[in-house]
Amino acid sequence: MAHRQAQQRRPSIHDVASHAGVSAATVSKVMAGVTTVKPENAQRVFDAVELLGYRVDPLASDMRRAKRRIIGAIMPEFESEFFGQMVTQLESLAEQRGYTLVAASSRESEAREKEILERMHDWRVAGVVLAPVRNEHGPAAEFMKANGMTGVLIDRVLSDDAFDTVSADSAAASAEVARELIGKGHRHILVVGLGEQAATVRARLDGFRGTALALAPDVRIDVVLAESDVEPLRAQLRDYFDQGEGGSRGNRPTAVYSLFLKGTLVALSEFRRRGWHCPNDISLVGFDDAEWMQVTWPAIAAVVQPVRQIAGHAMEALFARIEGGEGPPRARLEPCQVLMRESVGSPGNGPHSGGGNRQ
Amino acid sequence: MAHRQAQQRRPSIHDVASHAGVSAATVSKVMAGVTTVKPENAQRVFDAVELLGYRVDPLASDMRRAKRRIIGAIMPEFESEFFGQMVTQLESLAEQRGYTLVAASSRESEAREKEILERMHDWRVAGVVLAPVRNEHGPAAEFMKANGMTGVLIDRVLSDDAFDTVSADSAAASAEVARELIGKGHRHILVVGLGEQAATVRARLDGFRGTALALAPDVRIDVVLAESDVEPLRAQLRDYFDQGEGGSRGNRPTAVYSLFLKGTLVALSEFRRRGWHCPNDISLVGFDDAEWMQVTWPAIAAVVQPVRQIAGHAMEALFARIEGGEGPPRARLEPCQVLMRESVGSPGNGPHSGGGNRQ
DNA sequence: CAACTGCGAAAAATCGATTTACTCATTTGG
DNA sequence: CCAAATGAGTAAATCGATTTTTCGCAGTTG
Repeated sequence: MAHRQAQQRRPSIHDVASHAGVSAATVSKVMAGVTTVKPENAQRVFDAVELLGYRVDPLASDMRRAKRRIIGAIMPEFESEFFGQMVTQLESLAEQRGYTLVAASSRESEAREKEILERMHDWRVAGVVLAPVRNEHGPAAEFMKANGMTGVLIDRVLSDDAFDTVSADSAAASAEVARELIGKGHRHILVVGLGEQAATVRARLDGFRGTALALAPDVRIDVVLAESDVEPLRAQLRDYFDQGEGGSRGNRPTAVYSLFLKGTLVALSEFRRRGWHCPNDISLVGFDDAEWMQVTWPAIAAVVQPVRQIAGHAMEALFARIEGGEGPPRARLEPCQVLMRESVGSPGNGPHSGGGNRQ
Repeated sequence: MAHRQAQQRRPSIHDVASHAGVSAATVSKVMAGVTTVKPENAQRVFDAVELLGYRVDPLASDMRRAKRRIIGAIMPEFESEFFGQMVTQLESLAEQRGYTLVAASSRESEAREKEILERMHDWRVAGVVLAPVRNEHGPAAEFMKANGMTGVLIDRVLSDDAFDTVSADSAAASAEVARELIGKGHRHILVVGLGEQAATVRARLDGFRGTALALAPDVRIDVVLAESDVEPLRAQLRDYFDQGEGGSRGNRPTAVYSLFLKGTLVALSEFRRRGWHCPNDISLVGFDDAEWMQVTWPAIAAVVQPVRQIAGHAMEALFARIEGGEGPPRARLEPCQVLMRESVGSPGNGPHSGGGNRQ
């Protein structure tokens, strides 16, 4: 029988102890790297561990501790590159510190968000990284506060009086977008956004409007916002271009700034429907970058969020709190990068070829 | 003091027991829904649970069981829509059965894949859903086999002699793509793919080639494959179009079929570089759909994988095994949907406007 | 030489549940 | 009417570690 039989139950610390001729407590100390063990005994433990293929059971190990080495991560969704990268990063960072990451998707629902949090509280996780659906004032953060959980809020948050927050510097990025668009001569710009209640929407809108108005007081900024769902936004956008403000030919905005990825998709889809091309008929910039944006024609200009920095600082802050760090909560803003690609041009530069509703 | 103090440790089963005036064993039975408890006692337990806000600690609960109510999921990456949706689905299905899903990304590395599996084995997970980096013969599946773990393999697998497998019916979908392209008159087609070792590449390629040759024996099918990394594929594709076979004007393929999402992106990016437009200069179909593909111009034709079906049947098979289901492993193939969009046209229909290397 | 100090390791308690074995009652059967 | 069977519940063992307490023994000190 050359290789070890696998079907039996795994060796426990007691199996190792009896093989090594020491007590379980000694094995535990050796595994934990305590130095007060006689070298000879330590060696015998190592040998037994090797022989039996012993590995500590994290579940049993965590049982006796106050804080368990589990981190919870709650994201609004897993389908986008942004949150996908975020989970990848968080998992990697948790693993580096010997923690296990349990990730769950709230699927853009605050009710589910709270349920997940309750389950994570049941697991007595050491900490939670919460990317709330709306903002820092939801029931989930409330629950964490009420139950004395330690956590960090990321992405759609500004600052909080109970938890550290880490998010992209939406305002600064939006200001730069404004500078770019105004600089290219745009004086009528539509801002579209999804998630009216999201903390960052306000920041992005204000950052954009403030800078745009400062640079060009005569600029006209229209706003189309919708709460969470995509379909209402699609309808609103259609209406906007059909009727009044955005509709009539010469009175149409020359650029669109979308505050969220989904908004960018909706805008593009609406342009398609109308036969408008970027950047000749209209310019487009979106918050949130995606891999496909640089291979399409035109390539879509986008604000790139610093995922690694956000994840890194979130975990840093979280572990500092887990290890007992005191002090008032800190709100961190990470700088974004604005990639101006082909979807942005100067107004009136193109033939305004489309324009009709191609129904 | 209106609301319960939160900073103290959570109530244990013993706290509930003493409040209800029964033993911990009785509480355990009530929580488990055992009927042999006197209704009066059951009620007192319920009241105490309500009063104290007691919830079972899943960690402690799992300790005493042989199989723990944890499912592990290992995906090659989290950044794509496909695996994002997959994790969302798996999490939801696990939760429905009262299990917790622990997801980890192998980041396209077989070494990491095995490390993750070792850690999941440490957790003594009840089962694993593994989407291997290459195919069913990697070290990860080997490890699962050697340690008697129960699991299901999905996506980049065909069939296995130890585990159930669930994947998209790549061959059938590729055959349909072939029918469409041949039907539109294409007789020179380039197939590009990433992940030379992936089980599904062979199936997709064979499915495509078989049907194409059957329908049009004179068809010319070129193949450009690269192992895992994107950059080599980009270079190979550039060479292909520069030199020999794909290079000269009249001798260029009229359609490209990409076997993987990344390949579709690389192809698009190469078309960009050369100034070729779809479908006039060249047609494009990709395996794997993405949200952006229907809003770009042209919309990109794609094979849609049935994520929900794959996830659903994978979990079904997994839980059947967890609950002791016997029988030979089963290989399931889920039918895909082929969405022919604007990126596919008939050859020679367009002006072949581009063609130069626009360096 | 008794008392003291300390080191290293073993024994025992603990974490929070589940499960087994066992104890009383109360019923049922012969 | 007594024995066997059933019902309802509890004490204790268990899961696999960690942590605290206790203990034995060697070497110092007064």
